Amino acid sequence: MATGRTHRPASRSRGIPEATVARLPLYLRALTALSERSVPTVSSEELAAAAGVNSAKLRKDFSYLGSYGTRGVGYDVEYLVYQISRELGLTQDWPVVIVGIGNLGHALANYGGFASRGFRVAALIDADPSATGKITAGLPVRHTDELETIIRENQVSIGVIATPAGAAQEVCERLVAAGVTSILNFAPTVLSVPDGVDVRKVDLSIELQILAFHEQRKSGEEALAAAAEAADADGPGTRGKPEKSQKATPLAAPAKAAKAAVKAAVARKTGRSGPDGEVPAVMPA
Amino acid sequence: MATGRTHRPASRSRGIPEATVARLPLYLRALTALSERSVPTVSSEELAAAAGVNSAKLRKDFSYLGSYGTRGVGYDVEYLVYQISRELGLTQDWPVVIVGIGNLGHALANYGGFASRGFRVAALIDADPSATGKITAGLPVRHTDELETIIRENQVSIGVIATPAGAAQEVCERLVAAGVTSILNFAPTVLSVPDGVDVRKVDLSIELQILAFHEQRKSGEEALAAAAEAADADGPGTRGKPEKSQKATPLAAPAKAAKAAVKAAVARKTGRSGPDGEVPAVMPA
DNA sequence: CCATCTTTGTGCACGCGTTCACAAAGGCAT
DNA sequence: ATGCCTTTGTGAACGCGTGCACAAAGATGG
Repeated sequence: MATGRTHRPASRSRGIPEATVARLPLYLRALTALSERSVPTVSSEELAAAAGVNSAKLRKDFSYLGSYGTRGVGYDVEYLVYQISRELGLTQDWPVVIVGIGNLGHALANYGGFASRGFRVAALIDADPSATGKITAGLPVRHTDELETIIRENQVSIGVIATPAGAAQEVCERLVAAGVTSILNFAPTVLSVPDGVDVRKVDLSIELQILAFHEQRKSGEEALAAAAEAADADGPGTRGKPEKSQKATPLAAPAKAAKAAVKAAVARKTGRSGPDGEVPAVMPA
Repeated sequence: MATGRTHRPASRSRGIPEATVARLPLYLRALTALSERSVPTVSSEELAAAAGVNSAKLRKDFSYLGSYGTRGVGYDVEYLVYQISRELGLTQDWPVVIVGIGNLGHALANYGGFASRGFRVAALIDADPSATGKITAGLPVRHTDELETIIRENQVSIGVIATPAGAAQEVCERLVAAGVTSILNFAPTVLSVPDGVDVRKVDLSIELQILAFHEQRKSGEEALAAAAEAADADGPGTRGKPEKSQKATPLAAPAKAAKAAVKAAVARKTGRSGPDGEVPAVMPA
């Protein structure tokens, strides 16, 4: 799962919890696989295993959709595929545009999973004039100038942003102004949008950082803690949360000094981390 | 945030909530941007706005890390960058391997955001012999046979899987067997891993489906509901949840018939949805 | 040194999501 | 038909995450 989410204010639409909606595609994929193997029915236990979730959770999720399923037997695969598809809105065709045909945009344009789920790439759009006209994934790359026209003519309501971060907000605004109300953002920026517009964000860099966090935990923190100890005056074990007991003791001054010391040390080796804020996750710098 | 997550059992590591960990990279990015503009300090309000979150949430998140920040002033940007980096484990270098150099793998290999965050691509690996040796993003593509050697020699503990779904589980097992304990999975499959191994999943298709769900809600469900009404015997308004009052009335038979009818209708138009289970999210079919 | 003003850090309450555990429901065999 | 066995659907309890609101802390100006 791509990660961070910047979607709607956590309100549930028509009784279906957001968390459940996020899992429906998972179930749908597992069911599709079963369908291809011509499996007629499946129990909550089996399907849950295939989708990688708890069976109780799965049953509760389905209960929000209605009472599909037969006690003592399980769920009819084809029937469930249809119901979930309908609930997700995949029974209709969704034209989408991809803006920013760099390395990632190129990969997205070639992604085969679109069509099979009711998504259709209406157009590829890029700001670079030299890229315009190039056939990519069977479609000519159009110039940004045509953005509004393309959106309106194709009734596009879903846009994918794969531009550098610097261009993302502007592209976003133009998309919204032209009528797009759902945006999938690959640029490493926080997009601000008016109410009524959904934004979901995918950021590889964030996923990797979360993995690194857990990895650090697993590989024993000792070595690193020891190394950091020299610079960090807080001491290694105390860091969890400042002791409640350090009331108003004259600890303020030393703590301040420690911060300053670390700051200085940090300043010395700053310059390593280049600006990565300008390229979307999964694009060459 | 992209989505579905299949990570650890929701237990918090050493007191830092998982939700907080997931936001730290967000703060870090915002802080890095401020740092580049040489902004010395920032208030929780400003930083929260830049990161796209609530200021109370941000302060609470930081409180798990310790008492950095000065009341009446705000947070020292450089100092906070260092603290968060350290907490996330980004002060050390993480060698990663990318397995599956298709369209997506190629894009990932060229991603510039790796190095700036302490990640280093140790090797690119692909199963296709004809791809082996090709220089991609400055690195030669190695054959899958060398996987174990590469992992061990480079002490790789983080692996990225960008292969077709069919190969993902096997690759995963080989990675784990060779010593990898964190996996970022782009293949549309549920990976089963032993305890102690973290898996995070990024799936574009799922993100789009979630957007489609909300989009369907926004664009009024009426038309679609009316269309489905013909086939769905439940009736349009009743679907929220089966009425409690339909106790043991002879409604079972009609309901069953309705399901069968829909099933037949579904069967008729099945064949549209191609198998998408074989390619990772963001790869050409 | 004191008053004032800003901003942090957090106690508390609320709501969503998860999980357990079980009664109800249906199939199937006798 | 009747009883047994399997599996669903859900009521209820619990725990995590979020947001409010405020007291404590510190800076700043007089």
